[in-house]
Amino acid sequence: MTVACAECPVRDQAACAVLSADERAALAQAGRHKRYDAGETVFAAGASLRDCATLTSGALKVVDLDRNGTERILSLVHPAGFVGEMFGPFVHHDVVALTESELCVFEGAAMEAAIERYPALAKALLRRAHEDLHASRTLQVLSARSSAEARVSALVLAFAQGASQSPCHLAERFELPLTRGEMAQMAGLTIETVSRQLTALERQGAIRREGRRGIVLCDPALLSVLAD
Amino acid sequence: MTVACAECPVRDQAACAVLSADERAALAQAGRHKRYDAGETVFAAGASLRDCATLTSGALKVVDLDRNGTERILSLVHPAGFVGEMFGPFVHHDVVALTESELCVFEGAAMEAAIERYPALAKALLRRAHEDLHASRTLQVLSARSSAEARVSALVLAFAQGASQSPCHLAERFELPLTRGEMAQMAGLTIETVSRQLTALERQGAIRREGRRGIVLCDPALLSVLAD
DNA sequence: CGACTCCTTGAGGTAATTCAACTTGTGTGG
DNA sequence: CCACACAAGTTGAATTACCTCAAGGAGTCG
Repeated sequence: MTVACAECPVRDQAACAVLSADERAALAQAGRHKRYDAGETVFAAGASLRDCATLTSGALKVVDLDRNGTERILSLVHPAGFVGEMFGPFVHHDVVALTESELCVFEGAAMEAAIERYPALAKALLRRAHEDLHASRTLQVLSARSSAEARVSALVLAFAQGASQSPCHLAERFELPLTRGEMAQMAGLTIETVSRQLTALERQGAIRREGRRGIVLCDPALLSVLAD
Repeated sequence: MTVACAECPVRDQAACAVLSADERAALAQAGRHKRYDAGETVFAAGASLRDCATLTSGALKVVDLDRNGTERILSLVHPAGFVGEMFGPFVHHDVVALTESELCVFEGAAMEAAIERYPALAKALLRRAHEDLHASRTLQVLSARSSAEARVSALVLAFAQGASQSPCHLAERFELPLTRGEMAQMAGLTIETVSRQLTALERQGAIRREGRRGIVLCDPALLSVLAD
């Protein structure tokens, strides 16, 4: 299925938004719209394909699987995000749909050509790559030096931020987008530790849990301090 | 001091190598050659400057300083590497010279203009950004789920790879580029743990230490297993 | 030689993991 | 509609890996 940019929910936020209508139409020729169910693999590690894609709706995770089969979440991708390892000889990490997701997929070669033709697109992708790099480093900082309490607090804060519309505002009531196990994989902890830390945060009055996934931010300031 | 590409030791590896002689000469107008002593800060976190640079000789580290003053190394930069946070409103992480280093520095605005003018340069930078992202994720994987033994083993392997000329070959005898403290900062461990793990690796016959920094790879295969 | 930094080694404490049991929620089929 | 199975989450007890604190060794500079 080809791409219909006019109906694209992220047409103003995605990297291709920097293109003129004509340019975008030309690029759209090379794009395919695809739908994935929750849990489906979008790009598989080891493959030599160099496709890339913009996420138009849903959510993805980028994961690393080591020899023991332990899975580690390296990155979460939200709508308008861009995924794909266009330059390497093969794909290093799996990309998996967390929820039902829709993507606008481009072949690596086509996207490379587009990059050379449209400097603004290249710049937009470069900016996005730098943002991804920063996000990755933020996780890296989180994952290594801090206590379990700090890691879980930071994760909750990050989700609160992601759940609100504006990037610098916190949703005070939201659903955790991940299971305990997935949170554990992101933070480099075990399921049990994540669970314990959440109950600890609740006991301290920083949050309240509503059901399995629901979170109410009672004391964001306290959470920030704990996330230190 | 302006840039003299003809004498640049990384003129064939750096991002600007993709440019033609004329194009490079034009870009060079905007560049300044700078020298830094070991320990000097190249870019300081918090600054709003958006400069970027290619490292021509020496070595840099990208570090995160948290409120407690604990330093964490996020990335090492080798010659031909590119550093700089061109897109954010302010710089997030310090860039510090590990050894005496020489850089080719560009103002953010000038580099942005160059990106728009030379698509090949944009593509080269994008490729580099993806490589940086991959390196960051590799460290992330290393830092979070693994044992101290695995982290130190992986670090030693990474240095062995970096010390050899070709990227897919291991130097069997090399000097560690970092102090124990810096290795600890990279791996999210303490100095003492790094030291203990190195002696443990030596006892297992994986490596031999020669002086403070010298390493001989006795059993790279064993090291790879331990790094798992 | 002394002062300094970098590194090593040991002993003890602690936070997170591991192992295990139990609860809760959800969907399926009789 | 209830019974059952299954997945997700919680909680407890014991273990372990790493950290902290402390002392000492090795190389370097004045």
